[in-house]
Amino acid sequence: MGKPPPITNRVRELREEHGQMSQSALAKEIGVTRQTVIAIEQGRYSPSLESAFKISRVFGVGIEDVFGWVG
Amino acid sequence: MGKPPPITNRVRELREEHGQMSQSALAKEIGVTRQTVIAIEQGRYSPSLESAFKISRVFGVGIEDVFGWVG
DNA sequence: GCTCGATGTCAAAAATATCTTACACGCCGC
DNA sequence: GCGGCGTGTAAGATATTTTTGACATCGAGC
Repeated sequence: MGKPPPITNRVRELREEHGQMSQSALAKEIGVTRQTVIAIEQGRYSPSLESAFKISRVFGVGIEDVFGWVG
Repeated sequence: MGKPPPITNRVRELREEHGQMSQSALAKEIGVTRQTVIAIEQGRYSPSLESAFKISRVFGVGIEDVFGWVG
């Protein structure tokens, strides 16, 4: 599986700013697996638009406040 | 292929507002196939975060100005 | 020491997105 | 009529994301 996608994210920071929310807790809140959270945080792949929306909504910010585009 | 995802989009409107840009032209600009553009416009599936970024950048707007979340 | 929670790794399967190709239809200009 | 363009549909193949489950490590607390 190939290349790291040109997408940056601040999921980990936001998680910590949100009262030490754990990966498991975030995963449960957005309805995905802990594996998925780990992979996204590590930039192994970029999430679907749906997951991106859910994540940003959990933190109460916009998508572009969480994910960045290195184009 | 199951259910239509809870994601709305204004790709078609934006395309028309952008000087009658055709599906093919948009597809070429964002580096995907015309099929993909059609499927996204029809809401058959939600694009990847990467495609979403590319699309919104073509139109010079933010992701949330193109895609909406019906959560 | 032991257990627990949080994090990470690995690997395979399932689900979803994307590509390729081909065909069909309506509209417009020639 | 015919050709080109824009749009839509369909099927199969490939790629990517997501899930599942098992196991390893580290730090804190008992």
